[in-house]
Amino acid sequence: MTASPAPEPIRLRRSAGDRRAQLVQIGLELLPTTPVQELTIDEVARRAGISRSLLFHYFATKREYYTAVTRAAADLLWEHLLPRPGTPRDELVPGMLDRYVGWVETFRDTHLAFVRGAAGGDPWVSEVYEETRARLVDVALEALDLPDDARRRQVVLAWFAFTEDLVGQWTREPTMSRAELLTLLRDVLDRLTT
Amino acid sequence: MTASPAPEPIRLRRSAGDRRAQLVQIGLELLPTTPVQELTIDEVARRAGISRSLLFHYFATKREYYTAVTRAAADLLWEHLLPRPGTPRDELVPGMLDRYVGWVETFRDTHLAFVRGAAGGDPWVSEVYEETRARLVDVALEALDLPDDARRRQVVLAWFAFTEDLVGQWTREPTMSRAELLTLLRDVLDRLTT
DNA sequence: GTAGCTTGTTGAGCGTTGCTCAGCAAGCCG
DNA sequence: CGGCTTGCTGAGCAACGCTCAACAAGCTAC
Repeated sequence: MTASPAPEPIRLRRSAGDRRAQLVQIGLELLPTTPVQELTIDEVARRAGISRSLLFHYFATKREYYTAVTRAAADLLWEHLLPRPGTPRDELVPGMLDRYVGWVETFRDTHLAFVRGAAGGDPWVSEVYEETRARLVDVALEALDLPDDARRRQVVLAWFAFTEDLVGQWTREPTMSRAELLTLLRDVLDRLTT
Repeated sequence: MTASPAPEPIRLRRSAGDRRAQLVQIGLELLPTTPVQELTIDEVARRAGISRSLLFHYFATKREYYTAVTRAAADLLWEHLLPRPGTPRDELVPGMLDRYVGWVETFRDTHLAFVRGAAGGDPWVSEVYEETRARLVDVALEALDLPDDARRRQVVLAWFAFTEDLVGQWTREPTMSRAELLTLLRDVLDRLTT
């Protein structure tokens, strides 16, 4: 009975770059349903149609893998928030804020998973998150034409936490109009930085 | 060579309540060094001088265990923050804020571990955290004599996030005096609630 | 075409960890 | 002393992260 060989998908040999990208992509897709650190190698390998061992060929350790996934998520956010060059100065921050709210509205689960994983224990993941926050402070202070001292940075970072929390809650239960939300956030930032 | 029996600590039989309390206490002690979810049953059992199996006698699952640990941490914070009865109304919030900063100053690592574990993925742990935040909003709104509507609750919760983040950063690198910090936090809350 | 090299890929297997289960034994009561 | 409750243990299973030796796909050289 060797008649009909099982219709297995033809084994595909991919380039290193392709495979890596595919694995990270799978991680991103799994992100909204599973905390990053709880991704199992088995599950990811199964979805990619490869053996567990191969994943360890590309990522020496599980942590290295989900750090890469987190970094990919951070990069997506970063690219979406960055203002297009040529934007007038006083539109920079409002624009980023508006795009941030849009991002959370669209990718709520993924974004929450990103933030949670980042805030959660793992130092490697936190580092990616902190790095992104730091870059955002750079852009914000530059856009607002404010001097860059330690105290102001702390306050702006804390305002990020405020924004993240409020926008997160607001997408779950909108207690005000979108415009009101944006204005409120904007006002708080103004008060804090002047 | 059965001469000198090893000086094992005499096996001790404890009451159910004692044992439970001891295990939670060990969890609290481990909290600052290890994210809650990464506590290993082996380690906890070893420290308690009991077998792995016994831990599962008291906590059906690992998650149940570290949720209990988290709840214990939350209760400690809660008791420390609660104002003593008889405090004049306009001292309530400033007092809680002052005690909160003191708490973070004293138990920085444990508190950060608590917040991180809480913000991080696990729904059971998050629930404990959210519950505590909700109770704190109740107290704050009551103390400030403000009506309790959904929008205000969201803003106050977001202000918690702001406070948590800023105080956390400040204990790491004090960019202003303690008094300035308290005034800043107080002012932001005032602006947000009026 | 085939020999040989590079490198994507796999299967078997090891150690740790969460969790189960049958049964031992400490202390109390009759 | 016999029996009961219940704190407690050891052996062992399944899942998961990770290792390692070896296979095989696809390219180049002759």
